Amino acid sequence: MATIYQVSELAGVSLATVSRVMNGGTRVSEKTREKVNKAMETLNYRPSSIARSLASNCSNSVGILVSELHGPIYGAMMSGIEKQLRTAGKHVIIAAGHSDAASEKDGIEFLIARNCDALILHVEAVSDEYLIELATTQHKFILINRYIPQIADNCISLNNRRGGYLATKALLENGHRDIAYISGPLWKMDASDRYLGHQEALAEHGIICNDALLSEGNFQEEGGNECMLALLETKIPFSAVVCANDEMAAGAMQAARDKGMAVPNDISVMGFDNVLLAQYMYPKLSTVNYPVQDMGKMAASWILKNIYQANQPDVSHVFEPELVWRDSVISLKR
Amino acid sequence: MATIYQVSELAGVSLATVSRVMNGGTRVSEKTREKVNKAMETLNYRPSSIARSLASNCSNSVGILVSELHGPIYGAMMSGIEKQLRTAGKHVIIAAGHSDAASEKDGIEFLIARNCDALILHVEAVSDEYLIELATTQHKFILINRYIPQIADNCISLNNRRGGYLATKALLENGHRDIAYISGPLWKMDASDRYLGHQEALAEHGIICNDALLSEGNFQEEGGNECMLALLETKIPFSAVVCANDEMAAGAMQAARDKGMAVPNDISVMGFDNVLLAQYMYPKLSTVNYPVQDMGKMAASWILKNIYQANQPDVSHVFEPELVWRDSVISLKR
DNA sequence: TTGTATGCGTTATCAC
DNA sequence: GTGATAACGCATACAA
Repeated sequence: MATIYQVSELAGVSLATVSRVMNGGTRVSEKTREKVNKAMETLNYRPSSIARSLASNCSNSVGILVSELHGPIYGAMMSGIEKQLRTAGKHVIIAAGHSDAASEKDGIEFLIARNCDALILHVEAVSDEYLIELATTQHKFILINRYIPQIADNCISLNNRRGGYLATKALLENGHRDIAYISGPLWKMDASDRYLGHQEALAEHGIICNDALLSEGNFQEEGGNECMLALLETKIPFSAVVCANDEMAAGAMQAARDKGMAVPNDISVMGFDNVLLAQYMYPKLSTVNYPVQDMGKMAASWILKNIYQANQPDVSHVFEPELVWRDSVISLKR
Repeated sequence: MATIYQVSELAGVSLATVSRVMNGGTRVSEKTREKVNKAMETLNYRPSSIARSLASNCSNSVGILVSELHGPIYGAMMSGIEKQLRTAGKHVIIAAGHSDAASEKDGIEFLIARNCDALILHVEAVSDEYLIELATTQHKFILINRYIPQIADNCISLNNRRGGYLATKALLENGHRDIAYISGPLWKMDASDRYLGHQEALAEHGIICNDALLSEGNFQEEGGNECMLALLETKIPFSAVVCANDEMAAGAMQAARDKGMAVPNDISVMGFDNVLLAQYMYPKLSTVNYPVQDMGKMAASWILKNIYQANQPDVSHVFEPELVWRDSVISLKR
């Protein structure tokens, strides 16, 4: 590997000059610039990003922590982030937090130890206090899908409550009155917010929310399956079920079918997230769109703007969900 | 941020000694070790991985290039890799190649410029020659899902041909004789290998492969949909279709249904990959398992063993697919 | 516009 | 066992 010193030697200039043409800041005469460029060319010179980081105190790397590296939501999110960041020449270091507090802290420590200039965090288990504390240290980070009032500027979140509201409202407007709800783990903010929206829509239509029609799942297919079975077990009639994410909706649909019910004719199913899977399902799943890829891009923009002083458009901190109407919900109105 | 120098000062030893207790190589007296540890503790000292990299000429980072960061296959792959690597204290830098030669080269360059100690590559568009050439440089890398004889040691691949064979054989053994095939882009090695396996199974059963029953898709749902439509258009009867991946199988199933055919009663559908989606589908998709997460782990093991001299089990370079029987295929035998 | 000198926080090679 | 001291490859004040 050629070093900057060898380049300077070949070009017959000082190493400082080589550094200048690389970074393009101060002015260099056209002649020497060409000499240097040619030298870099023939030596196939590649600057060492490590040495550069050490000298400039900037690693040009941002750490990403997601719950899982697989899973459609995280995939879309990382995709949005990477695209944005790489075109800016920053690199992306990833780690998984597994929705576990210890593991999440561990991941954050890991990323910090790697000298990331900034962090993009999708954490669920770690406490608000921990994050507020983290914000007071020198570490810069932005939170995705989480809102903490004290550090609102560091948050990019979805209006989950509104999403839950939209889902249930759509059902209500199509004549459904008895609506079951399969929730994610209620200790997770997004899960409880979505459920709140559901209750809100119900109230708006003068319907008393029946706790027996709530079942708490785990955001996974298997959980949706089990919850649906439990719901059916209660013998309380319901014509529709809204699920707090699409995976659970898939599980719920299967459970219903296993019990001999047809979707959507016997029971309507509403999802949440609008992951790719939703269109693959049969019937195609009606759901609420969670623009997570855009939110990833936005997080990257925030970093570019606030950490690297790049010229970026203003960032929006809260995104609005939208209803996606497909085939898994039937209208009860004639 | 405290530096090693401040630690040495507080502990009353030289900075060389601090370095020794950190790296634990040579012997240090128990007393000074404790002094140093205490000093590190009170200063909340974190060694700079960057300075360490510069001095040791080892960045402890490995670059991963996949076609897309979203997509179930890549998610599972990255997940396997990250898990393995992080427990070894290595970090993972990711980039996307988008199945495009220029973009893939660009990604590789990017990763190399980032001083990765090694690369894990899932590349499709770049030529064998390029990779062979790359192997002759000082850059260490391992290929996933690609086999190049000249650099076989750098390859971890699936026996795609065998997978295609298994898929079609299962259909054959259940009485199907007229079998259509929806392929991935045939310029991709895995796609053509899978098709080869299909032909092999056909030949073994004395069936002449009808080119009119081959339709070349794009490995995406929409492509599967279009291919199925085209196949139906030919009016050539077939009782089953094997698709080169699960996404296309989803598309094919939808197309069949749109034409009023039931799956599997009117037509059987076989997938390939066994992504999570396959179990979510209705009917649940029969498919061929592609153990990509294990292959990711194996790639990580290879790196740990060959680059970092870690103690790792032997790596297997070619993985075998397995048939997964579910509900999308019907037996024609009574 | 260009060159010199110093520092970034470690590891590693010597001595002691 | 421990301590100086020289790399590592580059950025950057400061001079020229």
